[in-house]
Amino acid sequence: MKSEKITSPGPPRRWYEDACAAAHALDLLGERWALLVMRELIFGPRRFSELRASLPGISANVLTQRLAGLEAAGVVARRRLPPPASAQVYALTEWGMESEPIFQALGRWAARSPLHDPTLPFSAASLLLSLRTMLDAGRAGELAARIGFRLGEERYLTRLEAGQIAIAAGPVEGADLVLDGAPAVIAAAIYGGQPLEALEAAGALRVEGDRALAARFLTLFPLPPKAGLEKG
Amino acid sequence: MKSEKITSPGPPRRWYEDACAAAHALDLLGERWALLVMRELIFGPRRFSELRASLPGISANVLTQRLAGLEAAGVVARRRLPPPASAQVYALTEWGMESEPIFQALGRWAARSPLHDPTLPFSAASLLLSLRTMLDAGRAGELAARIGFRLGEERYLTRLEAGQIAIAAGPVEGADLVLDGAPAVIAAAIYGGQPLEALEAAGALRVEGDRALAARFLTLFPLPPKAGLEKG
DNA sequence: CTGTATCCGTGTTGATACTG
DNA sequence: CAGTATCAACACGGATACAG
Repeated sequence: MKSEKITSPGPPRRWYEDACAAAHALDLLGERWALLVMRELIFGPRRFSELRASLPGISANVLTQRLAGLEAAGVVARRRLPPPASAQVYALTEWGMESEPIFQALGRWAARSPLHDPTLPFSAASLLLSLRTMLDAGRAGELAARIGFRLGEERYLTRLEAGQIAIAAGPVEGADLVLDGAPAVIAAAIYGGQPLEALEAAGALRVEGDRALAARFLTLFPLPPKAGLEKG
Repeated sequence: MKSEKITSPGPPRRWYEDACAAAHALDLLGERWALLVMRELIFGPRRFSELRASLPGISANVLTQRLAGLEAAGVVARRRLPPPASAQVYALTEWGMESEPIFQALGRWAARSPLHDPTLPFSAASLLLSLRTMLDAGRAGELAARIGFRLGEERYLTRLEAGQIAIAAGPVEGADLVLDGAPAVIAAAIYGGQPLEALEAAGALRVEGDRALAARFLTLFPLPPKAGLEKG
């Protein structure tokens, strides 16, 4: 008789057979799109369609698979919203939230890449995450401020204090400064050296509140030098 | 006529169309095996066959592809050894070396995984990397020591000082303490709480030099608590 | 011996269309 | 809106054959 094809009882997915914890992290999060899905969840729960919209190029079935995989890994939890809105949302678990240093390490490293193209689409979560990643605590010094962001439909209130940035989704009321524009535009001001005035004149950005604070804020996020190519 | 299949002039690989630096890092390093190849190079150049041996499961053609991709990304450089040994080695570039925080973030995060299996094969690089990742600077205090490792054929001399560990491949002469055994055995002592005496009695480990230092050293690498499962 | 190229079976990914 | 079904293209991993 022919030998039956055994759907191996162990790992249905492909695992690295490696005790290294970093390799295990890649077992859990290393599939294509998985980390980007997590990135979009890091400032709060999101609906399926919101995730799809902020991840240009992901297809519905892959997003379904990734969410299921991340849920099985204990990284994402599915929540049903209270009765009024009967929609479902996906949220990071507490442990999932602790993945933020992974994004910071990846982002800090890739900021030196000669191939990095900052003109591609830029999600709100990416921008906020990049602020926390690239903030130069030395330059921030003792500066303390509440800075709000209006990014499309999304609202975030950030608190800069003691060289750190706390970020919360929600209304920007009471902020000392509010920046209103597409994530890519705000990134152009912070990382691309585009003058605020030019962006405002072009109608791409609105600055409300303390303009001196805005000018100072933009200087707090220096980029590292690009890596040079090395001879073989 | 039929439309020709265009092998796109740019990168034939799949990119995330995303300006986020972390996403770009995944463009460069996110393919299967890529980060594990880099991990094996982080303490020094390696030959093709050495890489293959320390990466159980990788196939020759995939390793070739990854090395080529990492070279194109500017992360790995190919070097030809001086005449006597006419072999080729692969080494991380300076920028490639700066990826270590990525491994630390991944490893620190995955150490909390309930699914992590520490009994799988464990490479020398993984062990050394884990020491730098998990060292508790507070517990190390002002302890300073030179600790050598004999891991199969490989030799490493580490210097513990000021709550940090420097690691260099090379002879262990002059170390205050030398641990000689398979990486998995040393990991069992450090992370698994296996008593040194038992491992020595079993012939799996040799301890040379300052035994009191050995006992103290083993306590410097506490593991975080496992993440609990969260209700949906 | 070291490293690369090619073929092939299989599983994963991604685009479109479709259903509850 | 939230996914599932289907299918084509590609990536992975194993074997083998080839080049220096």
